[in-house]
Order: sequence, then structure tokens, then C-alpha cells
Amino acid sequence: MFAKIIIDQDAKALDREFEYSIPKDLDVKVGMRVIVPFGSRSLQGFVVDISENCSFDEAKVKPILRTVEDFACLKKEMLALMFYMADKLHLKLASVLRLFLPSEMRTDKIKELVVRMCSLSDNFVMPSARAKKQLEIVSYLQERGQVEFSELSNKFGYAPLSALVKGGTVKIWMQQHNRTPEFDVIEKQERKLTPLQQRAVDTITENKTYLLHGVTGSGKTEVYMNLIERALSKGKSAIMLVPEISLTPQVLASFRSRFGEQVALIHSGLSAGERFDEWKRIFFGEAKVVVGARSAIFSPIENVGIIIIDEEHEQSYVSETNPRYDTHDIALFRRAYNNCTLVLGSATPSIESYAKAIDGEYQLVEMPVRVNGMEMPKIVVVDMLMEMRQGNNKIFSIPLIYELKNIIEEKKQAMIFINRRGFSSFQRCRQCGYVAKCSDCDVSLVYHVYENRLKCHYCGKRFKALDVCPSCGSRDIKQGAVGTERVVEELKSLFPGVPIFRMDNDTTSRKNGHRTILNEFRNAKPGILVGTQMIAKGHDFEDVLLVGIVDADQSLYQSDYRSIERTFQLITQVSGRAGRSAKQGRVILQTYSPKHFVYRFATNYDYKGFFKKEANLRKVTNFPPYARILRILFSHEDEKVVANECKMCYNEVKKIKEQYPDDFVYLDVMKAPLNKIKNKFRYQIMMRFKLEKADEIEKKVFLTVDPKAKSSVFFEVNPNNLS
DNA sequence: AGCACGCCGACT
DNA sequence: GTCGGCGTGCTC
Repeated sequence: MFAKIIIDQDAKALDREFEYSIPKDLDVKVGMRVIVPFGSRSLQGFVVDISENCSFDEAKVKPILRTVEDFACLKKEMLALMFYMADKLHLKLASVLRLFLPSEMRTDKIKELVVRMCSLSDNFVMPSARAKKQLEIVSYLQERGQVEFSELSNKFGYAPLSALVKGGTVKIWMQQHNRTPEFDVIEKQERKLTPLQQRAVDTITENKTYLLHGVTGSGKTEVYMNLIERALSKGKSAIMLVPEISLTPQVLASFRSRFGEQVALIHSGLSAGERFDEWKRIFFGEAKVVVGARSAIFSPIENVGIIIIDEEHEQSYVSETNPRYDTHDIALFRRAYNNCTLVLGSATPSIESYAKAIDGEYQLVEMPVRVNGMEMPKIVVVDMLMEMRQGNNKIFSIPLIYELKNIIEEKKQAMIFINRRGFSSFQRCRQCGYVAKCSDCDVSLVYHVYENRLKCHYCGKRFKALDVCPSCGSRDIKQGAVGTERVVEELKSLFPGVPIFRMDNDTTSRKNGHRTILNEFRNAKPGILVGTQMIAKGHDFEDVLLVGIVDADQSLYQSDYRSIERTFQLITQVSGRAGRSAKQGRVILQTYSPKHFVYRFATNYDYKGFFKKEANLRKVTNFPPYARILRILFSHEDEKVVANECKMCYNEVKKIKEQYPDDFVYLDVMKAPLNKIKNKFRYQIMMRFKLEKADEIEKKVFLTVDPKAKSSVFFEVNPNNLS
């Protein structure tokens, strides 16, 4: 018998199956981890197929050395998913497998799923005095009680240990050593469902994909919990995905208190060991509910009854590093494989998902009212250009300062939201609000300080930085984003003595930084919390009656096609923080583009109206979801090599464009916006084509890349932030 | 990825 | 003379 094996090495040259013979005394199954001789060393590999015959020269085929476990650590579904992802996303097989397995199971530090433990038998006999090694093992065991088999055999050698086992002095058993991560315990609180929640639970019954559109505060989490409970009661399991940023201790605790030991929690705070243990609990069926961030979609859980993606519009569901994938695609695959229910939940669904719901591909379920029946906070738009003309050059507008004063007098709380993202900013005329846009792409240009140039992150085109406004002729041009620190300083000078807290990447990097800040803020009345994105997520502070959005435009003029959508989502999300209690909250939104349609829809909480407008815009301008963007990124340390290989590929793609003249909307080759990263030069091909033949075109484009190319090549479909 | 084999420069 | 630089090519 022969086995086809994927070597556990992330290299282009090894990205294929290698064949090995299976020794007669070795029980090898598909999906198992094995150790094989490879060149002059032995490596870990994964069995993906077993057959009677061998397509390679039999004289050269080597035998599998050993199996790592006596069962398959890759279940059938995961193998199918591996081939699907490698093919569809053009990823290396081994790099996909690494997404599925905890780092402990990788080639460099092979840890077995089940550990062989050794201890002395109850009535053991001392080995003879001549067997020195055996005596050492016995005294070692007397000292420590139980020790891993591998540790003993490494320390004292395999032979003396196996002699002791054979003679009955040492007994062996299998053990899973699990470290259950710590969590806050909160009391179980049974909440009765509102009629709206009940209706949602009653509607989501079939093995289909549902889009749950519920306004902020409509109680989607309670619906999820009920759906999970139902799946469990049918003997099925569940996967619940939450954006990493909202995986707060409170959220984790609430799942624990509801589902107890049946939950496995996967989040970035886990150590490698804890992660490994949670993975094992899922693999062996001890955990029936997986709660985690995007990578939890790869959990080896079987018999899935429901998959839930909360805050489905969140960008963090698309991994931005190496094996790039979109959690939605994986969830759709697993939904189909398990024939189960998939729920995508959001207060502001992504344009992509809502479009599918409109088309009937997803079932739309709506929860338009808040649980407590309260109205959404009132959003007031403040025109910052007007403020400036009236002589206010400060960060805060007059209305915002006025509202803040009120809050402080009433000993309530406020949140100030800084819309800062990424490293770059745009240039804007302070007189008329003009923002430079790319002539080819209809996206805002990004200002690069070190080159003093404007660049389009879509097509790569460069423009001279503005010194005179082309619209009104003013020289009053500003760039740069407002940072959290500056806002805090300003607030301190405006309101001396009032406690002000800052929450961003810098202040939460320390362990528990998150919790400490929030706890201090909770008790500070009056108090102001200043923060980025982080404060927008699910913290319920009853006394927060005011939210200030300092520079809403910051996300509006990011140079990608989703920037307007993101702005709408952000405003809705942040506004949801105000007035969680009986009193209606207020939101002050400062902008330089008060007439932009996004603010009109956002202030009215009119998602549908916004969708219609934005979707139409995308249709007309040929952007996703009505077209597909494809980017091929080449990188290599030798600039001549990348430039050349990228150009060769571009020439091939051009030929494809000629075959599909009606479908291609855009095609160009250029240096990547970040031309050099870690001493590797980067070049890219950007293209955009209509949907009808997108799959067909994409397949052909994939084939244009020379497999012998020295550069590493990445494909990205509908990328967001180009870099 | 890593390790062998291989063909040219400055040293015990 | 040989030790060792890292270029190219292969691993079932």
C-alpha cells in the first residue's frame, strides 16, 4: 500500500503530494500525522490519500517511518476544506493545514495529542543493581510520581525504559493533560425573549444561511444563545464567531455561565499550551460549543448544527496576513458540508451580504426595535468648516464643548471617539473641504509624508501634493489625523480636574489594560473616555449619555471602495454606545463634509436607504459586489527579478483581457504602494472585471503566473487596505 | 524549507 | 595545495 503525503513545510517547491510506501505493521489512515524520510532528514507529513498502487518510481519510494498518533488528527471535512481553500484561494496546502492545527502540532515541535504517561506500578520490583539506567528511571519516578514517556526516553534512553515497561515495573497509560483557561464567573441570568427575539428564533430553523439584521441593542446575542441551545438539544454542536476586539472577559464569561464546560474559548489571550488544550477538547468532542475569533472557524468540531458570525460586517473576519481568507467563505463551505444553519448577524450588514439577502441567496431576518424599547440616540451633525470660518480652529466644536459641559455638571459620562486607522492620511482644503481624488479610480488619495506626494492605493498612480486647492485656490491645506493623545490633552485643559481616560492600542497592550481602564471609567462620574475603534464595541455604560465623533471623515476618505460603508457602520456602532439606559443619548458628529449622503442616512439610522444608494454607486462604478477586484502581488529581494516577473505575468494577463474585452474594467501593473517591506521589493498587478465570467477569468489569470518564478506570489480578491 | 553537490578565492 | 564562500537543484 502507498500513501500520498503533504510535507509540513511552507515552501512553494514542496507544495504537492509525495508518495511513500506503508510498512505492513503500520496502521496508517487518511488524515494521520506521520514522520517520513525526506531527503537527508525526517519530517512531519499528513496522509491525504491511500491507494494500492504508486504513480512514482517504486524503486525510489521510501517507507513511512512512523505514525505520530494512532488516529487521524485531520478529519474528512478538514481535508476537503484544505483542498478547497488551496484551489480557490491559491494557497499552499501545508500553509492551509497550519491554519487548522495548533502550533504545538507543527513540524518543529511535534507534540502528540495524547501523551503516554509513565509511573511506577503499585508493587514494583527494584531492578538489579547492574541495570544502572533502569535504577535512575525508578528513582526519578519515585521523586515525581508521573512523567511523560517521551521525557523519560529522551533522558534515559528508550531501551532501559521499555525493559522496565515489559517487566511490569513501570506502567503506561494515555492521558490528555488539559489546562482550562481562566474566566470570570457571572451569575446565570435567564432573560425572557421579547416577541421580536422570539420571532427571530422561530424563523431561523432551516439549514440555510440567514442574515440577521438587528439594530444595536436589539438583543441579537440572546437570539444566538437560544439558537445554540436548540442545536445542543438536538445533539449537534455550534460555532460562534465574534470579532477579536469584542472577545472581552464579560462576553467569554456569559457564554461560560450559559453553557458551562461544553464551551471551548479561543482567543488571542491564550498561551500556545492553552490553545492546544482547547483544540483537543474540541477534537475529542468534549466541547460542543466553540466561541472564538475568526480562526475558530477552523475548529475540528463535528456534527455542526449551527454556525454564527456576529458583527458579520467586521473587517477583521478577513485575515490580512499570509494565508488570506475570508471567514464568510469558510463558513459557507462548512455550512454546506454539514448541511446546517449559518447565521450572519449585524446592525449594519456588509453591502455584500445584504445584496445576497436581497437576491434571496440568504434569508433576511429583521429586528428593527431595541430590547428596552428606547429610541436610538439623536445624532447631531456639526459642520467643522463652518466652525472654522467662525474662528474655531480647535479639535472640538462649540456644540460638543457645550454638551460636554452639561454632562460634567450632571455627573454623567461621555465617550469621545477618534476615528484613526492605519498609518496614512489624506490632504484637505480647510476653506472648502476639497479632498484630492484619483483621476482613474474615484477613491481619495493618500498623503505620503516622506515623499510629499499623493498616491492612489488602488492603481498606484502618484500625484503632486497639494499646495493650492484646485477647487477654491486657497493655500490653507492641512493633512494628518488627530491622535488620541492630543484629544486627551485638549480635554484636560478644557475641563481641569475631570477624570479622562485613554483607550487605544498603546494603553491596552499591557495584560488586562483593557479591563483596568474600563473599570476605572465605570466608577468615574463625571468621566470622559477617549478611544479608537475599541470603545465602539459592546460596552454597556448606563451613564454614558454623550458620544462625540471627532473626525468622522477620517474613514470616509480612506482610499478604498468600502470607505463609505465603513463610515456608516462606524457611526451606527459608536452611536449605539450612548443612552443604553432609560435616558435618550446624544451624539455629536463632527465632519468637514456634512452634505455627504452617508451622514444623512446614518443620522436617520436608515440602513436600507443607505444600502440602496451605496449599492447603486457600486453597480454604476463597477465595484464589488457587482464586480471583482483581483490583485497579484509579487515580492522578492532582487528588484530586477520581481519587476521582470511581474511584467511577464502582466503581459499574459493582457492577452486574457483581449479575449474578454467587455468584462475587464481595469488592468494595470505597478509598484505596490509599500514598495519595499523587510528588504523585499513588491510589485503588483491590479485588475477589475465584471461578475458574469469572473470565475472563468480568475482561473485563467491564476495560470498566468509562472510556477518557476522566484518571487513569492500572493493573490487577493477584493482587497481592502492595499499596502 | 533545508541540505547536498559544485565550482572559484584567500589562507594554515 | 585545501578550506569554505553561497549559487543551483532536489527531495517520494
